Amino acid sequence: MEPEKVRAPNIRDVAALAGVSYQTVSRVLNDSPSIKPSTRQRVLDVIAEVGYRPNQAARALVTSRSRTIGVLSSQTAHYGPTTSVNAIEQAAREAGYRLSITSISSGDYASIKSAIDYLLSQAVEALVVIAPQVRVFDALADLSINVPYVTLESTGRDSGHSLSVDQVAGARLATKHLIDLGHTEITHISGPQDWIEADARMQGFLHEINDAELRTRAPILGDWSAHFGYYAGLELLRFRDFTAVFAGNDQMALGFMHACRESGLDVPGDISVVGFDDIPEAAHFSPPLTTVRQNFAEIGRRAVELLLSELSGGAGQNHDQIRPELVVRATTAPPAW
Amino acid sequence: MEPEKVRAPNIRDVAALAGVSYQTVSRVLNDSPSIKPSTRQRVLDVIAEVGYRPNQAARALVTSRSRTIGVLSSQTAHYGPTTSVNAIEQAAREAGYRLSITSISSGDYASIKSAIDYLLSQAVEALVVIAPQVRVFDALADLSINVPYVTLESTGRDSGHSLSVDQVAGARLATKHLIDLGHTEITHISGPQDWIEADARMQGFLHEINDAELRTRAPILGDWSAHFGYYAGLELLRFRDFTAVFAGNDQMALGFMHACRESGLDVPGDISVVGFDDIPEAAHFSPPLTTVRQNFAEIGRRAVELLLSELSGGAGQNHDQIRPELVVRATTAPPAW
DNA sequence: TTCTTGAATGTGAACGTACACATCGCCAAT
DNA sequence: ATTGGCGATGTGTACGTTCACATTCAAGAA
Repeated sequence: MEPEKVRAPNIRDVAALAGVSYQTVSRVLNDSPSIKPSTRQRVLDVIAEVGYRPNQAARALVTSRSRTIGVLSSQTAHYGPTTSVNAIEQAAREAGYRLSITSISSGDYASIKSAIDYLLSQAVEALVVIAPQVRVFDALADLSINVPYVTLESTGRDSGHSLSVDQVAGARLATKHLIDLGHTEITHISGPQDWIEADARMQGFLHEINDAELRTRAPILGDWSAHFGYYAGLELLRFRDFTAVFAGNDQMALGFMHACRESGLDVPGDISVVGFDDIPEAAHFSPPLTTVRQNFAEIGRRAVELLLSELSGGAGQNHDQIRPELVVRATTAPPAW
Repeated sequence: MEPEKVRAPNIRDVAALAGVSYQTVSRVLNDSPSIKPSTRQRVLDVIAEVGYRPNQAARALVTSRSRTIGVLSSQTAHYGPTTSVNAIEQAAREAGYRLSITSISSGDYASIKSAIDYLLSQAVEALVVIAPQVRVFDALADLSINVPYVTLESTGRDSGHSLSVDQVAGARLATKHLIDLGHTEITHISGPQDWIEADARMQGFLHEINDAELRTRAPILGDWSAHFGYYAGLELLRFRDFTAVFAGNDQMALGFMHACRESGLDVPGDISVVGFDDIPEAAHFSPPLTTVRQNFAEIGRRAVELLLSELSGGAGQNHDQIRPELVVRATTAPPAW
């Protein structure tokens, strides 16, 4: 008298109860046209009654279609990636697809390969990679990926699979804004060197500085966090050989402004600050932050759109970069001297 | 001469190339003990050579184990849920599990049911629900879920499946801090009414107010955003019948402080503010925000731990709530009068 | 009537894997 | 020489579904 673990009902159970063949049930499940309405209803009733749920594994096995898009992300709670993932999820869901998400903690080759292997072994039909570290991107090229894929936030590394807001243009926008205000001594607090986006922003910054025939100190390499911005600011302000700062993201800008405040410096009176991303909180910083807005949701949507069109045999020519937008608020002003 | 879509290699292809039976390959894949090292190596070599990847669908079909944990989340880019999901992902990965994530945009019964159905049809072995709206929780009770599951951020709705930081205690901590400083007129800006956590925080606030025999106006119902905090603040400050504000989260606190600044009010000189969550940015707000820290990562880890122990037949008695912690920074001070 | 047609339904595979159960050597003990 | 045992490997089958093809049946055309 053991408890006898009840097996979940399968298509044959349903068929037997409805008095039809399993194939008929399959047809009902797949909305086949030639099914008598009364039969369909009977099957549907039985399905509801016994709580039958089609087994995706079996379905995927025979069709080799999983209706799943794989997402590989680096493990972060950052606003940008998170927003993109949400947009991807929604766009995918609307197209009848779901997401299988896995992330990598370290950026080493083995863990990237293992993550990709996992996703592909899930028979995902397409892949979105939101892992903007250089190493990830390189590893990707090594692996033979036989499904459509797109990498997000990988400006400039376009091998026909990249989709991103133009980081270089964004950085130039921010830098030019400061230059136009009259600043000549501008410092850049960058993101981590191995992040593609961080590098692109730095390049944009340096290009713009160069075009204006200005000079700048070597950018500080940060880690995107407000904490870093704060401590870097404390350090930087001991010398104060600049009148403006372009931070690689809004969080570092926030931390930097905190350091300014503590050093008795006024933003934008003494120092101008520009961020990057335009997180929702940026408008409420003290003072509200001038920053570069990128539309993360749009990126996510476009990624799915691109992938889906490739899946249905389309060319998938959609690689134009999305333009970022400068949002001028209250942290920038002409230099004091 | 059509391009002839190449089929991915399967276990039999590998076996043939390695000169062994498919079962031997299977044994290599599953780390079976009795395999001659030389054979194992030969198989491994072939696997690497042809780029063989085990088909998860087939594997799941025959074992009825997917090694996947399903995650149902409401679509948000909030710091808390995101952090928890990351922790879940990591803990799951370390235990050899992966995540299948789906989210619900609207909170209606049909979309919840569809999301759950999807996850269960993926044969997920366990379920984590991070959808703190009341409706989701109710819908869950209706559905027959035959796998271990746990709901996060659902204080007080414990039906043996809930895991959360004690929101009531957190809110009391925040409120008591303000009362201890001498404030008697405290206003609460709450999260959306149908969020379980928002309600719990409000209850904690009201209990503490009551215990101190104070009075308070009806809490404002917000939407968690800094924008809301700002506009609510503008409105609230027209009357200024309070000396302290307890905001339902850090973002609303930030927005409120923005409104204070614009109204020429000093925080904490004129008005004290306490937030909730302790997002990483809170320490760098202007001034740094006094808030209640909850350990979202811990929640995620514990969820996986709980689920895994249930899966391996354990009792899974792990429902003690996690204590939140008050972090006093610079937005609170005794009332001016 | 008989044949044709098409709608509605049924039957036999196949997908790729793991489990249960053989089978095959080979060595040590008898 | 025979037996027993065990390490190493092979064979049959099942998992739940869909696809390709077959069959049934009723209605209309000849």
